[in-house]
Amino acid sequence: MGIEERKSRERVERRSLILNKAKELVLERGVTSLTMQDIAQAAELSKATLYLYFQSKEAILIDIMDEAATAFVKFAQPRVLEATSGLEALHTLWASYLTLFGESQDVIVLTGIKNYIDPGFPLIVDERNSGIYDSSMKMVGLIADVLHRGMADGTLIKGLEPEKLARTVIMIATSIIDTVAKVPRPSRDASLIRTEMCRTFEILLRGLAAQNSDPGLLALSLESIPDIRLDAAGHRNKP
Amino acid sequence: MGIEERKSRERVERRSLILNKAKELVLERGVTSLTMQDIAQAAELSKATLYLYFQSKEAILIDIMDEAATAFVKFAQPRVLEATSGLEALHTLWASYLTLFGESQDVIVLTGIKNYIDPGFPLIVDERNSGIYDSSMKMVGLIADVLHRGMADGTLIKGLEPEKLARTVIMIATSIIDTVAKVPRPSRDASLIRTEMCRTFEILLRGLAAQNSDPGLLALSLESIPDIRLDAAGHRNKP
Amino acid sequence: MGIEERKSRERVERRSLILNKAKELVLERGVTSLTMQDIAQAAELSKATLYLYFQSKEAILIDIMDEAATAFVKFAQPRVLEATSGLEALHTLWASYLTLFGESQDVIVLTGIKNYIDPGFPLIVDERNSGIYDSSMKMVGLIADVLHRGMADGTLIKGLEPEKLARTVIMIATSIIDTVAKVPRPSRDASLIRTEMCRTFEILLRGLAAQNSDPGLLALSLESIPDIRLDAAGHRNKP
Amino acid sequence: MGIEERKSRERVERRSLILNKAKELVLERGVTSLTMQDIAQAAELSKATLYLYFQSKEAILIDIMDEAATAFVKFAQPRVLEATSGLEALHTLWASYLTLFGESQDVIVLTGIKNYIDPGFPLIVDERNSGIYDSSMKMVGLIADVLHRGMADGTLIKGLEPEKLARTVIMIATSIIDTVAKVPRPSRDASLIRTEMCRTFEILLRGLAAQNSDPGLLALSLESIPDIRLDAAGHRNKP
DNA sequence: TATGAATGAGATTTCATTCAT
DNA sequence: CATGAATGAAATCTCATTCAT
Repeated sequence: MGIEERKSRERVERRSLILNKAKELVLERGVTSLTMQDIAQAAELSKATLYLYFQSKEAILIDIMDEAATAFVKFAQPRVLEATSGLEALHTLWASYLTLFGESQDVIVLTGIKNYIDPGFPLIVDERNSGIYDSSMKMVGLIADVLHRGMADGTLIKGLEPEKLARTVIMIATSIIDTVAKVPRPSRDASLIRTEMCRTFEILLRGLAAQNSDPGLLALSLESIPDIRLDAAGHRNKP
Repeated sequence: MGIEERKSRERVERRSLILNKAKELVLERGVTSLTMQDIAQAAELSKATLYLYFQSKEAILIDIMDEAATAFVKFAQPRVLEATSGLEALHTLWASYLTLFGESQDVIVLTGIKNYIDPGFPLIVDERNSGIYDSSMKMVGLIADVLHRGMADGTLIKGLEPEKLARTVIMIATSIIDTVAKVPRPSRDASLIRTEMCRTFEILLRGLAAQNSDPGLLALSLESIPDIRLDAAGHRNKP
Repeated sequence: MGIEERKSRERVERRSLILNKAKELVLERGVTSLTMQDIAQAAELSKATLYLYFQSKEAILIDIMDEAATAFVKFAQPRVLEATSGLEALHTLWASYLTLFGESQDVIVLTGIKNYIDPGFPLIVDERNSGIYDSSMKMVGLIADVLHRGMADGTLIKGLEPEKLARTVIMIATSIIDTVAKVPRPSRDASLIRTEMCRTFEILLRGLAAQNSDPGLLALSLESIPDIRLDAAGHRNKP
Repeated sequence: MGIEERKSRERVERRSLILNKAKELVLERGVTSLTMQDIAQAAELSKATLYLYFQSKEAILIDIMDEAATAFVKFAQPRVLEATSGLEALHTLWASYLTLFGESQDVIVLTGIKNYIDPGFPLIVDERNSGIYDSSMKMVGLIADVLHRGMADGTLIKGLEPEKLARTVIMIATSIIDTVAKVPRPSRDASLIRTEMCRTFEILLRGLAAQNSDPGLLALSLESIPDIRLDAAGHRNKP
């Protein structure tokens, strides 16, 4: 029993190791230049071993994406639920995004990979990939809920279908990430990205808020995001 | 006499043929899966012939991009200048985009290729690629002008640097295109895309407009765009 | 235990196999017409496999060259040191060359490839290739030493800089090899080449010897070289 | 009549033009990087036109070689005949070579191309190329004559077959040229080459001269070679 | 005669994936 | 379970040569 348990635990750890190393590589050098060779090297495993844990390169990417999406939903959902209005919920959502980005940059991976694997998402869903979207769809749901709530309580604009609008919003929100994720890390500037995210999210807030909303809810303060330096692996280095 | 003229014309036509076939392929299957082999096959030429007309694959892509960007600026600029306010100018800009998309879908290619060639643009500019941006930068300028004007006449929000905001706006605007351009699917649903564009552009308009703006300028009517079906090649098929 | 040893040995053997097949091909058909395709075919491997063992085609060539040069120096150096005069040392040097050629023909490859990789050597050294010359420079040094010694003990002509003269001598000596190495002919006539080498080396000996030298040291006897027939691969076939 | 004459003259001129431009290119960038494209461009003709005047690229190279060889023989033969001994004749031969090199560098082309076209010459004659050697063989003959004469009058070493030795001598003499011809001109240094030629030819003289020869005939003075600067085309620029 | 245009054949290199041990 | 080794398929680009006009 104990033996099997250990084996199973080791198996999970290996999987994690591979996933993490792959994630680091994506962050460092971009999705397009990720190779199985690189992942194997980083994980100090052989290429063949990767195939014991994942069916294909794509499977690895999907898993990374899934993990990041799940983490985001887990992080944002409770915070969003505490909000007292739809607009505030949306505000909280973006703030969560920014916080999470400040902590791990995983959200970059999230979008970058998504666009690599199924570029049409969230607009068009490639049916061959159905089943992939478990976690991504949770994000769509999360945002759709927020929009629905705001439309109901009058803090967000009305007249649009929440589900579809949510997809649009995700697309816009991720556009910056997408742009950034494709650039290898050396050229990236974390503070530039944060500033850009704020700009984008504020446009979204204003674009979705009802007339005469509380101006405080239309702005995102950069201070809410920890000003950390990240090492090559995306791990945070306390100053 | 006429003979040289004909030859020159044929040469231009062949160039065009290649460019168009390549464009079709990008629209059909996405930029990343575009190969010289495919282009050659589509144009019914040999691979070697392609190199008679273009120095490299990248040169083909840049040419397509350049052509599309130039066409857009040429189309939009005069319309934008006729607008009586910054907000109206912005409205006109998006309407132009939608109209042009309805006609040729070239704007899709525009963005898709840009992201392939220099993924960080417009946020981060890779200096090695300077000279590629002639036409792209004209777009940035066009939008920056519009924003500047709106900030001056009070129809758009103030307090942001027009040039930087312009880049953000382009990024957002192109994200949807990009999302679509990378879909390797023979028959894209043009009307879906148009609807999506409207949604996105309206969020942008509201997000950038000053308080209490004319609601008519915050909406984009789909009717202004010809409801055509496009075949795989992006050619319009009258119903 | 023994298993890793075997694997490591097999790896070395494969490397050797590739190197040898490549060498055979150079001998058979000349350097310029050597392709990775050919090497792969000859070694009964796929092209991709070659890249597991060598970084590039050039790397293969350099390795062959290096091996041959090292082997020559290792073979000739102790013999040359035993000589009792500079002239005798030079005589011994050429005799070594002829003996080694009789055994493996590797010296042919040596020169042919060198000329392919850095054609100006030894007269002009392309600085971009520094690091390639480790072994080649050892040959220059070996000959320069011999010349220096002969000038000192009065058995060779004086008044020339040993280092420069050594380069000239190498150039001349290798010209014959080079001439032969580039012949794409399955069955070269080994005895023709040996005769030619003798002729050339004797001219060199006389051209460099001081007046009134021992005539015995000015002639190279062909008998010192085993009269073997070589098959296409340069392997010796005892008659 | 006059018309046909003109046409024939023009044809000859075109041929010359092509040959000269090709020669310039070989001198500038080396034999191996010579392409039909380049020749056509330099001659301001189309590639197809080249094929009206020459059957193949090889034919062009052979013609260049032939021209250079013929010029050399024409230049050297009368001078050599004036010599009063075999050794003096050999001395004159090398002096002629150096002079001609000083004037046109054509001799570089001569050897460089030869090695490209039939690398085995003069040692081994590829029978498929028979008929190519008209002029090259004249060179062999010229040198064989000189050697024969020197053996007869006792000024050169005896006991070797003049014809075979002539081939060896040509090979040695051209070795430097060969080495140099493969390096693109920018890296070439004319004075370096001249010095190197002198060194090589003096070794040859000493190597072939009989014992106790006139020391004056064993040295070549550099001063006999005009110290000219050559432009890219190899034409001489009087200082 | 001259040529613009076209091309077949081939070269090097990369990478996800499989298989024998 | 782990892996070293192998590979097929593909991608970009080059060049001597031919052909229709």
